[in-house]
Amino acid sequence: MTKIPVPGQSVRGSKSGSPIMAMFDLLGRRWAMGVLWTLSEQGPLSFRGLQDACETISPGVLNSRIKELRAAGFVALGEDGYHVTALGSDVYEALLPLSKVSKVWAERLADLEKPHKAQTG
Amino acid sequence: MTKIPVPGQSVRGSKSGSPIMAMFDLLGRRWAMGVLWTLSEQGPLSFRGLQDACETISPGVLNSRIKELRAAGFVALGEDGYHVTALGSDVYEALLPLSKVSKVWAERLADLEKPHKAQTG
DNA sequence: ATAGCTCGCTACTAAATTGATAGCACATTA
DNA sequence: TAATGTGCTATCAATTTAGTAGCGAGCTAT
Repeated sequence: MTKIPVPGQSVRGSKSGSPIMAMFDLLGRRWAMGVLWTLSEQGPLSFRGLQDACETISPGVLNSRIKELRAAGFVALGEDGYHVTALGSDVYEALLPLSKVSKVWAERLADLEKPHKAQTG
Repeated sequence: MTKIPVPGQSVRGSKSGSPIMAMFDLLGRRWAMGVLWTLSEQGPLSFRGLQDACETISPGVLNSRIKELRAAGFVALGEDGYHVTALGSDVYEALLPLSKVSKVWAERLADLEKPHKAQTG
């Protein structure tokens, strides 16, 4: 299996394994944030339920991301399926500002697209 | 070149292109957050300066990430090199809580490693 | 003007990751 | 017994990333 980034050990962007770079290494993989987000908002979910909720994720990738998120302690498997841990919930909440910015971003792009004539400066 | 995710268009995790999923698609690529982070903290930087600051990124990947971040409007190239835009700075600030959590995460892991005898619980 | 520097960036190949699909072993239910 | 649902694994193609070399332009010193 692929190496799971851990703070304190060499990760992408930091040989000394700075926490934020380890976090980026972990979350900067396809679907990682999407899985955590989806599970936080819609969990607990079964493997297949999570797969469906993600719309287009393949089981192999989902399995990899789950393993990594579990190893990191962000996600756990309980009686009623996968769910985020307390720490995982903290990560989710840390992503909320990003959601806010993403909306600003979307609006800005929409503004650039709509008025093909003039522009507010 | 690889497709650049845009809110409103089909992206990983959302066929309708929800802003947060578009953001995850954009930032959930190898080095994307690391590049934005490094540039925010140490910028403006030249291409090679940014490459050095990232420690181990290859020019091909850096070039891809820069293209994507520029297309998204998070990064721009000025007289004195690459720098984050106002929007890019917003994204950076939205990542700050993640940095905080990453430290908690690192501490938790350190606590689990250190005491090989007993454990508080 | 020719050598040496840095600049942004491209080309090329190999390795790793991701995507897509099929299906396994187990448990539950009917 | 058969059908369904569970968490996954296997396989293979497609895409992405890594690693390294180097281009063409510009600037500087000789």
